[in-house]
Amino acid sequence: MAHADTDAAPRSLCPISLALDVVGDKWSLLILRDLMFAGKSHYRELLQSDEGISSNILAERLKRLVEAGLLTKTDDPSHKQKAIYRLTAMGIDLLPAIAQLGIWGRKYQPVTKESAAAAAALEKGGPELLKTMKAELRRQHLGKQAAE
Amino acid sequence: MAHADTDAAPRSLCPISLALDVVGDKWSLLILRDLMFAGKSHYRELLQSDEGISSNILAERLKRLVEAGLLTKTDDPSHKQKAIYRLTAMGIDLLPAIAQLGIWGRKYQPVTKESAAAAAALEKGGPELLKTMKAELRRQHLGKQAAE
DNA sequence: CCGCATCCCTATAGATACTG
DNA sequence: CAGTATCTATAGGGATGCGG
Repeated sequence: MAHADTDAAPRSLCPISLALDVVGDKWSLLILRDLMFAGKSHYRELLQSDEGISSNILAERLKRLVEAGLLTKTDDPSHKQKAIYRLTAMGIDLLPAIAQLGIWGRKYQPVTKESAAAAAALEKGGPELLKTMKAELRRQHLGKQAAE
Repeated sequence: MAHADTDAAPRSLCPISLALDVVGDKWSLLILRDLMFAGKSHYRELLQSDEGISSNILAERLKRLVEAGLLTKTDDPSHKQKAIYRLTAMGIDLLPAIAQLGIWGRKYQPVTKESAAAAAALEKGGPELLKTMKAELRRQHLGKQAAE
């Protein structure tokens, strides 16, 4: 069983450290990336990321992220089987951090042309573009459920 | 022995994923934080972080970060014993990402007043303040060695 | 002392196979 | 399809050793 305790005692009270206690692992930010940029919302879609996350890890991370308040999990009204994972406002607010990591990655790590283009646009667009993207994410993920 | 391979095959070509391959572990960003915000530069100082990193882990991460090009290691001219770790331009360019994580942490995780103040200043200051801080870091870390 | 390197041992991450 | 069970690999804590 071994339930994942979301609050396993913070390492320190530094905000950066606290943030890393939540998303400072190998996969969480990539899951959020797929929800933000790839428009994914189902377990199966998230399982098919390029990086190849394992099913148990994905399940555990999704649970953690829901418990931490970054995601919501609701039943798909059409297909009873599927669950829909959506970002909360708290999750959407990680967009700037993730975007900055992308900008850095594009600048210093060898990368394909296409992914470079997106990151370049982000860097040039700056805060304006981020605002636009956050507004879009809010519509998609928070849309019909208003608060929370 | 088991030398730390810096290039253990990227998980994907996504810039975000590539960035996380370098600094997406539990400690690297905290080490960079201490170099950026706490003005630390010696092994000893880094060992004394609030989060309590182990000596072997710190040594390994420092080596990794030097090999990855985020840090330089030079001998302290005064004390022959001590080594000095400095940020490279590549390391300094992670400031925005780290700052964004701090802003998020302050906003969504319970935090002390003092650490909140710094993060609040960062959020209000925005890109302007980041520019100032980066310039300062460049003077401190790249100062006398110009290029890299 | 300082900066690590090495061992040992535990905890957690993660791959694979399987189940409702 | 969405997870769970099982097993293995790796990360990491703590103590200690060791050259400079």
